[in-house]
Amino acid sequence: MTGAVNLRRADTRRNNERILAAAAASLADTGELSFNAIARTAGVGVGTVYRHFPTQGALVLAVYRHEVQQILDAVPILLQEKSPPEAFRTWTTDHLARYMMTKRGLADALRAATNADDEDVAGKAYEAMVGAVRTLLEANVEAGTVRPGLDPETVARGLGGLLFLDPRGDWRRQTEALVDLLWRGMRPGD
Amino acid sequence: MTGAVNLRRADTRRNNERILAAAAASLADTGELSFNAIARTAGVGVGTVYRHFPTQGALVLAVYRHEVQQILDAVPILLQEKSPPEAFRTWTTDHLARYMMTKRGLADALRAATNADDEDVAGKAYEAMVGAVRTLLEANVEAGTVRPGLDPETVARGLGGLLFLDPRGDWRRQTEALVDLLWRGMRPGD
Amino acid sequence: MTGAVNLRRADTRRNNERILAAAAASLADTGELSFNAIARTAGVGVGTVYRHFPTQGALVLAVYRHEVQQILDAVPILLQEKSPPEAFRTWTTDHLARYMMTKRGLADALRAATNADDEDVAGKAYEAMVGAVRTLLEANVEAGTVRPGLDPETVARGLGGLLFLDPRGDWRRQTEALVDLLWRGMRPGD
Amino acid sequence: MTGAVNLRRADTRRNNERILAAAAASLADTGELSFNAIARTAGVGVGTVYRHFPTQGALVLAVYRHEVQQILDAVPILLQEKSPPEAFRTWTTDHLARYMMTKRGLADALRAATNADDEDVAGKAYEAMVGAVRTLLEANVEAGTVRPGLDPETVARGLGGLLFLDPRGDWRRQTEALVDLLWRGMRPGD
DNA sequence: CATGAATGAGTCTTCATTCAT
DNA sequence: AATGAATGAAGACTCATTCAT
Repeated sequence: MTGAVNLRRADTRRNNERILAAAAASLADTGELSFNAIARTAGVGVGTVYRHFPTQGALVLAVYRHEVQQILDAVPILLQEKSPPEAFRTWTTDHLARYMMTKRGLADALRAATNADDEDVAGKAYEAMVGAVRTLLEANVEAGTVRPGLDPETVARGLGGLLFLDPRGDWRRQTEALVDLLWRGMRPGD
Repeated sequence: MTGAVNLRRADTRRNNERILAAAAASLADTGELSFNAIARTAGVGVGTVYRHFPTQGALVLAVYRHEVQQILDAVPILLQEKSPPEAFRTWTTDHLARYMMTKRGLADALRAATNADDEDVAGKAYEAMVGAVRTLLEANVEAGTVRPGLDPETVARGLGGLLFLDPRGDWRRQTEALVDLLWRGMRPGD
Repeated sequence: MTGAVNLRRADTRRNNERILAAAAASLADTGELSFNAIARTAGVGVGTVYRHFPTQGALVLAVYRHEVQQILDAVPILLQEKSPPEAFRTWTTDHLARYMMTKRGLADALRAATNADDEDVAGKAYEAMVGAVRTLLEANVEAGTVRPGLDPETVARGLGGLLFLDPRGDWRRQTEALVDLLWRGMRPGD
Repeated sequence: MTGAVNLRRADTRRNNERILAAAAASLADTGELSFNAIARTAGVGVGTVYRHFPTQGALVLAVYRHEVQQILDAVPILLQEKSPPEAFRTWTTDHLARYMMTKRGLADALRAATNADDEDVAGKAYEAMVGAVRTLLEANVEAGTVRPGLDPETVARGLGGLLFLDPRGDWRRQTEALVDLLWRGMRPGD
């Protein structure tokens, strides 16, 4: 009995993951979010997609949670393993940039989903990002490597351009250049 | 005969302008770019829109040129009227930010058009922006207010976050904060 | 063992009733007959609904029987309590009209079910109604208040317009007017 | 030029008629009103159907006008050609019954369309029918063949059962039997 | 017997694009 | 050149029906 249920559950979960993966890929690739196309890619019927995610908002939100959370989760780990300045540089380059440049579609979708549903998903996502930046800034202020009083939102906005990076291009060097520019502006002193 | 031709030409030009205006309005308003809707708004047939702008890319690019050119045109004027640092600050705040926050739809359309067509529409638009930044940087380097060697693309990327400004919010203060952060990073010195 | 079976049977019967109730409510309310929706309302799985009623026709017919039977059951009682003419008038007004005007959805469903399945569901339902009318006519013929030779089907058809009554309107007076018209046509004489 | 326009117009009109015919057939047959199915039957693209009839209501209304009006138009003609009693019998049997038994779907569609749109299409249709009956009654009252004071609505309701006639059956005899019954009730006298 | 996840056919609707006039 | 009717592909969404557990 329990076995049966678990098997069923395992199937269902696998479907869920395939759908999520297909949606994430589509969002990253073209920014589209067609239920039909996702069903096709995931190898399930449209109805199944609807059963798992009743609205586009639900699907976007799930992708967001599945994909973005890891970026945010990296912050405390990096702060434990590295010095605050290193943590900031590593996070922006190896996590934020690497992620953002493939997620322009997700950003747009988050925005669109907010209009449709009542939950301000995009707002939450933005706040989470700013929160991550804030944590990194605070560690650096404490370490004396960044001047106090900086608004994390401002820094986050300065990193916003990473969204326009081209994965096929020289993105790593470009990210380092931008982070360097910002870092110079964040240093203590007059 | 000539009169007739001229009349025809005048009509054609007027159509062109109406279409451009309709497209710009639609892009600014909802971000949509439906040829049928634009034809309706402009008061012409769909076929006419297609005759004037054979592809979406062509239309988006035309709108872009029509709308953005003034931002770029402001640069030489500002450089003549103000000191280089002032010109940079005024341009970013009063021209770039003010413009970008209302043109998210255009930005999306630029991106989409690039995916669809073969011409790198967004690339052209991006280069024009970077060119404007380059001009401002060069003036400041010459004046000694910005260190040499800065890549204008990097600075442009740092300003990219302005696209996410909220016109209903405290965008002016937020822009000034970001420009201040970047400016500190651009100063000459170590 | 027996206890278990009885429990099972009680469960099954309860399910049957819940499904019937849900179907009747849906039919009366919106005229819809979605197996999935009915399952949801009845608090059972879709499969259970299918087990109890293999086709839409079976379900409609069951609802019909459950709902309409009381109308038919009223006939012998009325004939026992009242004079034949009174029985006819009371039945048409207080039972038939009152019922029909709220069951337009059921009527539609009966028709649709007939088209879909091979069993002539609507035919069965119709025959039951005609049977009730026949009983009332026979009593009146015997009492000499209605001329012999009238086809009960014809009278039933004359009452068919009651289906279009508006429960929010002056339905009682309208019914009485129609029954009066028919009654004049049914009287013995030339 | 005019020729060209007329050709175009002729094509368009032909499309319009094909769509109308397909819709009428579908309504008469199954009561369904699927835009896709109609397009298929009419041999045009779905978009064309939408261009001609933007909503289901518009389509139903058009069918109604195209199909039902002739029934109503028959009344004055019959009254000119025949005696009032003959006109009543001919109209009910050769026009009303013949029509109604194939239009149950249309009746339902009219009802549904009313809910959706704001125009009370079904109401208008009903009033038109009652109006036709009223005209026939008045002629007969004047001729002394029907008693005065009869509500045309009541008579119309008595004819409502014609909607349930079966075209494959003995509908003519059944109609005559019903009309005979009603006529006996409508005669002058006590 | 009951469950409910999965499926996919079919409906609705929009829009880019073509082309006869 | 301009027009706009026509087309049909494509996406959103629902629901009847099946079937593994």
